[in-house]
Amino acid sequence: MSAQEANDVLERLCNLQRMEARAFGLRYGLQPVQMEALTYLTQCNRYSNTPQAVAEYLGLTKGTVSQSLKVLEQKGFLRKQADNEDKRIVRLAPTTKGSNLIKKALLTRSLEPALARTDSIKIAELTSALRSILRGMQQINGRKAFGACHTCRFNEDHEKNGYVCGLTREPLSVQDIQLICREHQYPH
Amino acid sequence: MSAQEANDVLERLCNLQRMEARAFGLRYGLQPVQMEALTYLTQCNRYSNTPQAVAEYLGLTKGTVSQSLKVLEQKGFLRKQADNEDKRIVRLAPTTKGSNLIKKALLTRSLEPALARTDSIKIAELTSALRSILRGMQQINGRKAFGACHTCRFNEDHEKNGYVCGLTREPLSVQDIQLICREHQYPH
DNA sequence: TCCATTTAGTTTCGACTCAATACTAATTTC
DNA sequence: GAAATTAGTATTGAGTCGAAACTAAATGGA
Repeated sequence: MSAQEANDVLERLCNLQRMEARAFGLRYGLQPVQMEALTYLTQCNRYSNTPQAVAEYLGLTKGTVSQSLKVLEQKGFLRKQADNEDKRIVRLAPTTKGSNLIKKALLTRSLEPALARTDSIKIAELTSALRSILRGMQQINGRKAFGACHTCRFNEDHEKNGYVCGLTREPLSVQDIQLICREHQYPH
Repeated sequence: MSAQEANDVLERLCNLQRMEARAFGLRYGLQPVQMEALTYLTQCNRYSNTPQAVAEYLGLTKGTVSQSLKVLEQKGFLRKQADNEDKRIVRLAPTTKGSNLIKKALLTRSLEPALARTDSIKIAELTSALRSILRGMQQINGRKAFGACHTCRFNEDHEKNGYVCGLTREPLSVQDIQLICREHQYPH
């Protein structure tokens, strides 16, 4: 069992995912990149819902992303709102229409049901292996990991007092720590 | 450990892969889709090296793929050759320049080194979990898996007489069964 | 046998993505 | 308080993509 083998299967899985996402988006008049941006926005936390963060997550320039977001807004999938503290910053929030679309897309994709029929021990192994690979990739290429807070080295578990982000010192709820954060870093 | 969790990590990993592939390709004047096509062509077997197969693998229309292949040929990364038996069919073979580029790309990507530093037991678990998920996805969405012959239900192990493809009845070498085939189906 | 159908591939066209560049406006720095 | 930085937008040109129309070779009946 070689690394090449794992690489190939992973590659193929990614391709299938992309094909399905494309096909689904087309049915609703959305381009693949727009689906990806909207998916991200339904899963990211309140530090990470800006055009800049979307651009970093997708690995595209902010100019490019700006256009995709404009389309999503025009079609009623998300709302833009100026930040109260820093007026340069635009906050992006999916509308009900937008988040419903993504929910449906995730259910329609075959990855979800395929995972559902895999036993949970295997999924646990899989997730842990993938996470360690992701950590490795992050170290090697220096890019951000965009993980959820509960796997982040800055996240502090204050037991019955809840969670706190070590970067912003803000308290985080149980729901919060499941969301994707642009400041995410895996523990060393 | 939820399926959602595994889904997210997988999603992120795919995104990182794509970002790196894009960045690498750009340095050599190739578009992401061209890199993907060329990668496929260095890894597929002799039943699967046609424009149609590339289109199926990438989930694009043959017209679209035809253009990408034209560019790859013009830039000297692959050669086209008419099939001897069926003159409609075009056989695609990466040139030395082409396969060297892909070799370099795979090494440059961070997935490869990240896999290298993961212990082999974990990789074995990972591969087996991914494969079972892929099998599930294949059943659900009906798309082709494009796996390597040695994981295919048509592949027959004739022990010291080598391998035989149950579809074409052709003998296959040890190298052959590592390649990606468009007819691939996982065992039930 | 021969004509219709199917299959593999190409070409063309219009809608769209994307990076690069230049731009505005708000914030930070010193 | 001016210069530099940061967040975001607009424009442009190269390139992708799907749809549709096309060519050419193979297949399949009657």
